[in-house]
Amino acid sequence: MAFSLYSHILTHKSLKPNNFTYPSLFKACGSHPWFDHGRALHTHVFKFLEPPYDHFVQASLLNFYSRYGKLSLSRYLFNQICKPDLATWNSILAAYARNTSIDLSVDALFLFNEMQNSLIRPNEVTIVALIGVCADLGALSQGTWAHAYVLRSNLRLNRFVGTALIDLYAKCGCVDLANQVFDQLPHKDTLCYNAMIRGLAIHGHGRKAVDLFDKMRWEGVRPDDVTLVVVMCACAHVGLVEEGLKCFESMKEVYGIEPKLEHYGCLVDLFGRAGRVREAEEMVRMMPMKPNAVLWRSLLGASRLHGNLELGEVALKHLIQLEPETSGNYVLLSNIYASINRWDDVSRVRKLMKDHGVDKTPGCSLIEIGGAMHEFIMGDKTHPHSKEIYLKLEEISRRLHAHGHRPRTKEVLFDIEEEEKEDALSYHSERLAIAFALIASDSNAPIRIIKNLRVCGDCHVSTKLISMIYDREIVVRDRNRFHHFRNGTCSCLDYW
DNA sequence: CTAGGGTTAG
Repeated sequence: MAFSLYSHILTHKSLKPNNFTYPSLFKACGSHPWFDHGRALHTHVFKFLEPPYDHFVQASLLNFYSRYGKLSLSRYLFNQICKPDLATWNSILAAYARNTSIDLSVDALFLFNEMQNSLIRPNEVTIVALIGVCADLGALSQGTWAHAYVLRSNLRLNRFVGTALIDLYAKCGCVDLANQVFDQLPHKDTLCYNAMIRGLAIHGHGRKAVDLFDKMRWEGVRPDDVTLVVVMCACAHVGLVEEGLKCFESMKEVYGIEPKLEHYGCLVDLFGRAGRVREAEEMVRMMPMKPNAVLWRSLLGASRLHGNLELGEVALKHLIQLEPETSGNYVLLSNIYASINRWDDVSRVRKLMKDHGVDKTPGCSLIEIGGAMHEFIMGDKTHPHSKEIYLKLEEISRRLHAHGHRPRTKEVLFDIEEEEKEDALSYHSERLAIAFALIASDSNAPIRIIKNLRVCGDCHVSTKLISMIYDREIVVRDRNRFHHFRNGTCSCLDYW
């Protein structure tokens, strides 16, 4: 291995490594088994190089740690650089972009702001990181600003920037814009297609996704394992079972791609969503690797969708083993019990949660109004316009009621009075965000919301009605996909 | 020209 040769050189006394040896070594240590080597290398840097360290070396060091998820260490090292240059700025921003947490993404935006204050001019690499952060946040106007910056500053709209933009627009609910960028790219590689196919998938355009997959091969762009994942995911979300199966079966022979856990996961989801629960279960038993939490959760989702209790119970049993602290799993099964009035079982699941010390993750919705992001936590009253928002919520509830909507209180986990349950539902974070948007944005532009959890059954029904009553398009990004509410219907066709 | 950059089942 080239690596051991390098370590040999490093330990050789007569060969003193210089600023150019280290970065390539850190890069080589950036994947799986070589974390310890990279750490050892870091110690070498201290021994052999005199501070101040070269930026080239610093950047590669930041990068190395962030690839192993050690963001705070990267940040610590970054803070010690007194005058960061373009490379070090890009490295730290890329480190933040690798992380999807909301708080860290917000930190990244502040960091970018700081970079601009330091008068270092961003290049394509900076913008790619920035766009990635915006995509995670669903910060459409910040992302659009970044796009405009590329055009204004004569940066190249290369395939890196292009892919990031496609992903941004798709994750902000604007598939058409994603498509426009996609069409403008002169040289599209596999990743460009993957991002676009995935974008179509999360918006429920399964047929278009499959067509694009066909076009991709027609254009001679080679599909990879990710392509197959996103195409099968697109099929699963619109019930194109045969198409999805065909993809899976052709993977190995036609494309020479060995199916991984994700592909089996897609297959299970494909069957599960379509109500072919038997086949889904059989697949779990037959597959050559051990099913993980994502896969069991997809089965749990299928059992909710099709009311298959036994399957749900089996799935939760496995989920408790694999991730005992994820509240969503318990809530999902509890809701299935509640929907068929098995209250004893509901309390049993609640007790299970207590035993494992699990609290329900609070729902959180983000919405962008006038270029600023607003965050709402379920039931929170900390927003400066809280008073108006709650007045609006009352109005919404009244109008929903007038349209015959009765809150589906069965899905409320807690053992509380019926009236309080209704409140709990109408204070779900996306409802707060919708109320605020109805007050604060006077245009007819769609209301775009980013949620940390899945939409609950009651919110799904109510939001459909709200879109009709207020004649407003509402676009909600779920934990895994989009819902376009319009005129009382949802683009997911209630199949989520 | 050169470090740093894009997609991934629920």
